[in-house]
Amino acid sequence: MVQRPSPSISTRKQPKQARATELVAAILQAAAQVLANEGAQRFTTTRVAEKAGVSVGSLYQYFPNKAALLFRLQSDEWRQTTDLLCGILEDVGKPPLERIRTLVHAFIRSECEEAAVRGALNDAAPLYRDAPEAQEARAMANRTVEIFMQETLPEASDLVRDLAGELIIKTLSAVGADFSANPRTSAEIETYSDALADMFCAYLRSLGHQG
Amino acid sequence: MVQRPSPSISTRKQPKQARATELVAAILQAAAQVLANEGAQRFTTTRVAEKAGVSVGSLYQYFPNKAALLFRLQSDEWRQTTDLLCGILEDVGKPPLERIRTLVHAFIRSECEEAAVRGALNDAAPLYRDAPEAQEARAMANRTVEIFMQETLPEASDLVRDLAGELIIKTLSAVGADFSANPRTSAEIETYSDALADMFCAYLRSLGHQG
DNA sequence: GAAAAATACGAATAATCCTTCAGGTTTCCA
DNA sequence: TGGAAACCTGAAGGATTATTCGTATTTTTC
Repeated sequence: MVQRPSPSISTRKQPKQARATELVAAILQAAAQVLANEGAQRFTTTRVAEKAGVSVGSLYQYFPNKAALLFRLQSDEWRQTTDLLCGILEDVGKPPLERIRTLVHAFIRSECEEAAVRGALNDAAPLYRDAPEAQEARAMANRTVEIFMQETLPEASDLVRDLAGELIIKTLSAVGADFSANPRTSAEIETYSDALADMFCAYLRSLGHQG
Repeated sequence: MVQRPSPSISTRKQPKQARATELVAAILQAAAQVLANEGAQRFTTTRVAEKAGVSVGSLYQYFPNKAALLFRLQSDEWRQTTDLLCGILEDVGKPPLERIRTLVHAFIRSECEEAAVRGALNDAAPLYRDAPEAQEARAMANRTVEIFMQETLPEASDLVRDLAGELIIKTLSAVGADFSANPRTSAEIETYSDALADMFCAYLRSLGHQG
């Protein structure tokens, strides 16, 4: 029922000279900083431009609107996270349950490191869930997870396997976001990651025995 | 690092006449509707007053600011959720793992029913995580969970038990929020709830065996 | 039934914020 | 070297919004 404004993500112009490329980089870096240090509420185009040391007009030469800027930050995060996830799950040198444990630790650590930006993005961004960039990232992750699950639960039915994979990924991402909302010590991160990995492993083992 | 404005939740005035009480009720109902139907972005005091059929000035006689209105909605939700959770976990007539399953189903169903308001609240609200109302709700839930976990894992160490309880609750709430972000059919809800309950039960059993 | 208290109203205020555009500066290329 | 293309600037426009406050209306009290 919610009427969200259509994203209008189209990029306005591509930088062709070196200074323009640097300017875009400066804007993106400043945007992440403003988001992390000042929060979603105070994330304004003027403030971002100021922090980047450029004028607002320059910002609007490469980003058609504020939403596009936020979306760009979001997309970069997606790619990064997807790469992390796939890289670990595809490492066939280690047994599946060990890979899961590694994944959980890496993911939670990463979430905690970038908690400020991620949290503010969630606050500020209209949900870009349906954007093509999101679908692509999700599709790639899904394929990787599917393959991993076939390796882990070879005897289970497709239905059970897919559901389990989906549940684990969703849990990891949701719990990671929630957990990283508060600042955490290294010890807390390790303890919590281990518990989460324990839960996933117990679940996968229980499915393996009966299925 | 994020500077959030102090909530200033103090209520401005208590209604003493019947019409004022009804007015407050109308405002709260309208606020929930606006939040659900129009989204966090379009949640404005003027719109809420309009929908409630009263003037903005009247709204400001009972809520000192917009944040107070949002906070009231949030608080009401917290109480409701806490009651639901405690009621199920304290039912000593059924075995623990069955109670967990019931809890998961009830919780996910409830999340899906009120997804619109909850989601928009999350978008719109500065995090009232530290407000006394939140602490109270969390404390009550924590006590109930602690007791439940002592019953479920009597032989485990306090450390393991507390961590497991915390993880399960956090997972339930985080995954519930994420899952209910998209509209779901009854069948999906049942399937997903069962899978989540399976995971919790497998985890608890694994802790019971070794601990 | 009249004064007092409570309640309701809504135009006006003040503060932001997104975005544009006309005009100046730098870089490229022939 | 000179013109064209790319680039940069930042004040101003246009729109939205939270909140106030003087006034009008209703309810209570005596």
